[in-house]
Amino acid sequence: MAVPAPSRTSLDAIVRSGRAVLDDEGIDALTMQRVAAAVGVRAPSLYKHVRDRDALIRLIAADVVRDLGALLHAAAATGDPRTDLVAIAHEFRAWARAHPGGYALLFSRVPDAWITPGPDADAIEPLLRTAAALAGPDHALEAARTVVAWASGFIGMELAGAFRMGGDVDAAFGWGIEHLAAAIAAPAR
Amino acid sequence: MAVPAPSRTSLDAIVRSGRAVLDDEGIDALTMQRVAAAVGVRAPSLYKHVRDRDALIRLIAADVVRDLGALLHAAAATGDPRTDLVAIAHEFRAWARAHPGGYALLFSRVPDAWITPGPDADAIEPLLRTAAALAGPDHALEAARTVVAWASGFIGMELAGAFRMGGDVDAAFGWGIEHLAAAIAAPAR
DNA sequence: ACCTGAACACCGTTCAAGT
DNA sequence: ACCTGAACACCGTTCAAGT
Repeated sequence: MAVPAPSRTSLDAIVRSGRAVLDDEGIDALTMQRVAAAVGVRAPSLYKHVRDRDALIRLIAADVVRDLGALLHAAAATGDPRTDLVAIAHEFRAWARAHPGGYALLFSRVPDAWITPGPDADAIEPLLRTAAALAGPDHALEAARTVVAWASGFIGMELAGAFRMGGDVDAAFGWGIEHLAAAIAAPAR
Repeated sequence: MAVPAPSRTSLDAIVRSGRAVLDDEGIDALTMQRVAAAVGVRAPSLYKHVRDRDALIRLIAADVVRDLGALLHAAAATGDPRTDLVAIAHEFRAWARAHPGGYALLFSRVPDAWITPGPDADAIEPLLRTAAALAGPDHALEAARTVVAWASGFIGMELAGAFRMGGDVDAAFGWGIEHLAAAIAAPAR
């Protein structure tokens, strides 16, 4: 009876529901109507909480980066850079396979949260630290970019079904990260 | 006066126009109406030549793979596997930057033409050959997958604007391919 | 102050009707 | 035998009107 119309939903609920729809049904199913229905409201009401569909996707992406960052921090635990690098890569792949919808957002829209530090954010800090330990401070950025590029390319191809020439995909991932770890720790020749 | 209604367009013209729209204006501009207009016809007429929009995109993707394959074959010319591998990678990146719309199709829809051999197709044959020469026949597939994963990830991130921590992106690409070439030619440790 | 139905501009796709 | 306008089902988004 106090305020005229208390919110029947919230930005938090919208982002959470949107992320669930994305991971369960894919990006094409992430419509304003679908999200609105998931939070018990009509599509136009979402615009009271979010600028437009693109802004909603960015909010979901930031949420995804936050979770992934916490995971990668936890994965780099031993202090041995080579062990940590391999662990980060495997953890990243396992997470991507479990959340393909959210994963696709990481490299299509490139959320600002990738870089902007935050509470437990700065998702790639463990990777930069590990890469610096292996390649030396002068080549930390190149080394980290090489690993991220390889991992994102591998996982992207895997999720797109691009590995159709047979062979053991798990083994190929292991082969790749082992050789990469060795490569960035050594001069080019 | 002979046949009732001779075709005012053709599958070839549709694919060619569609590809031009894709490279010039991006995937979102690749609508049936836009392609129809480019070819001088109304949208419903396209369905006489192509099953639906998805089929048109696949046809464009196959066309893209054919061109790229010819390019990569020409790039692997010296016979020295290490030189050829580096040349293939740089040629691939240059082509991707010139045709970002077509490039995105290579790893999102994964055209069958990637594998299916054809006239001058089998676009990745030069890479497989070079990788086999460097890594040995037992690890040719893993090595080729490692290089493709890295290159596609790097280029994907570059085109998405993901490299925002400074540094020389050209240098990072060169650093990466040199270290990769060394890595796949050596045992993991 | 938030929610809603109605409306608008846009898609992809189908289909009966033209020639 | 191909092309077309009209129609349908769907989007995202805006807005005046409700409470």
